[in-house]
Amino acid sequence: MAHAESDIPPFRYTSALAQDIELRWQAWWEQHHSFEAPNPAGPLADPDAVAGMEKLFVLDMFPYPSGTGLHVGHPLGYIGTDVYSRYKRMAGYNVCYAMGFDAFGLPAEQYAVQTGQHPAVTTAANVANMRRQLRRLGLSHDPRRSIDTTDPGYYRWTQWIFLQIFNSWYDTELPSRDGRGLGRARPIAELITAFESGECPTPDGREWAELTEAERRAIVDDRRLAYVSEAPVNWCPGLGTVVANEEVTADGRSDRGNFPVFKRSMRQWMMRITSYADRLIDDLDLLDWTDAIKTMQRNWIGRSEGARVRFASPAGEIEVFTTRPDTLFGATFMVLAPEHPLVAALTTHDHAEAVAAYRRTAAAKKDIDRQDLGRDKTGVFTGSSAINPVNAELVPVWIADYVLTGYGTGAIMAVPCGDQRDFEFARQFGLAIPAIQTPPAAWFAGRGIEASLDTATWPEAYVGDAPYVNSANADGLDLNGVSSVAEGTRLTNEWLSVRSHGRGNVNFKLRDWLFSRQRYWGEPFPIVHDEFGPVALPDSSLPVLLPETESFSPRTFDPDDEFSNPESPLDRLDWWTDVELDLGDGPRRYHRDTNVMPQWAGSCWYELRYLDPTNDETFVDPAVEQYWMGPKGNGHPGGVDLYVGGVEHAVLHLLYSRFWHKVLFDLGHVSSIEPYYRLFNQGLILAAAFKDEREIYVEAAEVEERDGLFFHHDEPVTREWGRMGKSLKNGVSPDEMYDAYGADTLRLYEMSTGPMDASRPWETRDVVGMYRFLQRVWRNLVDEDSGEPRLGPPATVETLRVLHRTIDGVRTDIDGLRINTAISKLIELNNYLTKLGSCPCDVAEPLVLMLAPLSPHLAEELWAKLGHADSLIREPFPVADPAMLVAATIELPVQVNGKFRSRIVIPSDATEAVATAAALADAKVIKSLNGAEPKKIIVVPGRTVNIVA
RNA sequence: GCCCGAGUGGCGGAAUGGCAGACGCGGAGGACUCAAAAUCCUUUGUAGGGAACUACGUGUGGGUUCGAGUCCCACCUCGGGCACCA
Repeated sequence: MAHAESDIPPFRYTSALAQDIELRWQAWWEQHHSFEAPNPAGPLADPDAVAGMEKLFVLDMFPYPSGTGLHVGHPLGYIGTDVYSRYKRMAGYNVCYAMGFDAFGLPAEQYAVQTGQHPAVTTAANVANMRRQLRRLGLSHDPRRSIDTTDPGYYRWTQWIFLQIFNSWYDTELPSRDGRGLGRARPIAELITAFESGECPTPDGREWAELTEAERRAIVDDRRLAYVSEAPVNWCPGLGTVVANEEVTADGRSDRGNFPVFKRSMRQWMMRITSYADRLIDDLDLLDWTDAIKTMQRNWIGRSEGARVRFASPAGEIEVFTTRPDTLFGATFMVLAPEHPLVAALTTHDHAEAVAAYRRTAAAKKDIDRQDLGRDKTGVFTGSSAINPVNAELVPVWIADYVLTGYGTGAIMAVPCGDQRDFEFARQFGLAIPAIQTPPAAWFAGRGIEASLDTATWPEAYVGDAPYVNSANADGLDLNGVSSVAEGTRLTNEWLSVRSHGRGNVNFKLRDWLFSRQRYWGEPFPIVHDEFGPVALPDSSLPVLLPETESFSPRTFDPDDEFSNPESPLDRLDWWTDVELDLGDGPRRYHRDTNVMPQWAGSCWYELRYLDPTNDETFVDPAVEQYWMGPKGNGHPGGVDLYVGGVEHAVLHLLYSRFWHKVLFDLGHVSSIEPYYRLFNQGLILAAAFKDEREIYVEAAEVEERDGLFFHHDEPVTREWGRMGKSLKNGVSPDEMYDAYGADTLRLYEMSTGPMDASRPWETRDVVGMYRFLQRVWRNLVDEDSGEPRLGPPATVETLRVLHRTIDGVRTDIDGLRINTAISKLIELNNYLTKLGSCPCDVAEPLVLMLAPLSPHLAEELWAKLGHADSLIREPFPVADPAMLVAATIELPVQVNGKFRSRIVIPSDATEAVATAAALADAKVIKSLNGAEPKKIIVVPGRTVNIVA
């Protein structure tokens, strides 16, 4: 062993040397406060330092501090943002770059239940471990700006923002603050004033002064942006808590824990995100996000324009939502969801039994079965009919489970000729299918049938623009001859509105956000209750600290006990829940709200706290927010300059966060309309996972490959690819990589394996490639025996050309976050230098500076060896000399009839005629032409010559 | 079923409509070494040929173009999201 080690030169770039370099520079950066970004105002103010620098706010989606720490899949995005931040610092920017921890949530609570340790203790330990791992990676975060959502100094402001939302209502009439339309949040006090003055009428028209305290409170609470409401929720007895719709899996079980989930109605805190539905859709246009993510958000919000139409029935009016009011004349029956409240009243005696049986069957079905594709339509007739408002015809009312309670009004008008589901339902039950549009000839031709209005010949419904027929009544509505859906809809809506049968209406798929959890490890609500309902605590009482307790887990129940009721851990703490307070009208007794907020709350505004993390006066100083996030003028919404994170947050986090930001904007607390201007979705690092014959995952690290087959302790196993993590037993810790190669190598490897937005498999054996690269760079600049710099004479013009082409390419690549190709270009430059035999003295510094964002520790060490006393983090990034980017001659490929046949070398400023002549004179071209006369010659300057013969 | 992505060597990937496979891994051969590791050099899409070279080649089939991995149409496969959304 000793002998083997002595063979390695003492100053070779080995993992041991890499460790030494990295730890030393990490300590240096910390001591010199290298990454601290000055603020223009507030506690971190340093106005002189801010002056003269452009700002840049770079943000990662912050991690949840799990007990297993980081695996190498986590830092892909972090390394990317670090490279970008370091690069921009070298370009003279003041870069705000920080990292925090999204530390509330169920896993910490459940882990704490298992280990008996308080979640605060385990969370603190996990955060400390992840901080260590991230620091070891050399990320250039401003350490002063780190936040932890479970820190009372942080969640004090989460609670404060909640109170801002609670104390607001949405005025749909007032022009928005950004001038982009109507609607804005206003202080609830202004609504009360409007009620008092009579400017705003009460719901039942009585004078405000005549109302009791209870009535007034109920009216006001009903308008708040955060409100308590009876809501259909997913009760999960196995977790002892309610889970959000978004957290329920397709098979009706909980996302975490995989327990059965039951639909129940319970009183819950809700956030009125639906008030912002229009703005959340419209303002997507202002953002630099990919179309894919924008489309996903639009689909989630699901705006559809149509009409609400009322049909008279024996049980009263039935309201339906339709996107095609223009097809009302074709509505020949109605379908209600089995759970619709009018079903009982509509059902006649002779149909009672069938309806009851159908409702039982539908209720017993899990959502997944109800949504099963391709099954036959089912349904039963209620025995009653309603009246179609446009033609007074009787339409039978059915119930069927393909109509859902949760969307629209839970009732539809069925137009079998114009909607495929209705068409199938009508065929199934022998209901009439009158035609109300004349489909175009091509539609019939495409289906191989004769054009006819006899729908018995149609294989399916016709959907789209086409002239209407049979669509007129004697009461002023006549669509016959109209041929566009838009015009038909407009005319129908107008008629419906005038005759009071309905009105044009926009419907959203988005529902209000269920905001309370019956758990322990979350932010307590800054709310107490008196006999009339919730009462906001004053700002002075914040933070409302999460009370200490031994029993911090929610009470759990038999997972199948649907009718159990949630019991929050806070419910049991009488000493905490029962309080006497003076909230302005003398001391009174109150009961604290025992819910906690969902994990989303802390992540809804963390980017704002990074900006001013130590401010005790306010959640963020307005001047600081304006500096880092303010709009850059003319249609720019403001927000984070670059936000990098996984596509799995495309909808929920990014929607909730935008909603909170918009409320804060409406209330004048922030100057930016949107929180995240540019969003970049990084890919996942996938890792091989192995299952044995019992379909159980085995430790991937223990699997051997033999001849393309895989074995775990000699048992054959099968390979699949998945996210890295505990559940697939395929995690690779960055600590292993630091030991084997060092952080610089890990950084380069993760960046080199592909573009940032692509998912790619982790291959530990490939990591060595980047290690070798750094070793070769080191060897080109440092003598491996003496450790002294080893530089050659000044570069030739040819070498300078290579250098400047590299500089140009690397700049372009990093600007576009194409870090993988930037690395390739640096490897090419280094390989070129290796062939030269030594690195010219005037190439060494630009090379080191270009490496600085990517492998910062190695670059710092080399920079010091080149004789610099200070760090290079603020050295200007090299700039390419345009004169060096053009060569005297260029090599041009020549095609004959589109096939590449030869290459010619001509002056780079050669005219087309010169290029043509050179191409025609080329021996291989002459051979390929074989005597044929060129018919046409295409010269693409600098690219190619193509001779068509 | 709908929406959004993506299909390129043994593997990860590169390529403003202009020489497909940069760069890295892996493989093969060589140098150094008693030997091995490490390091360095050469080579490596497939088929044929000693070689020059020739043919083929970016999921499939068409199309546009002087020229297509790249643009258009249809289809197939994989990944992600949504889902009887009226």
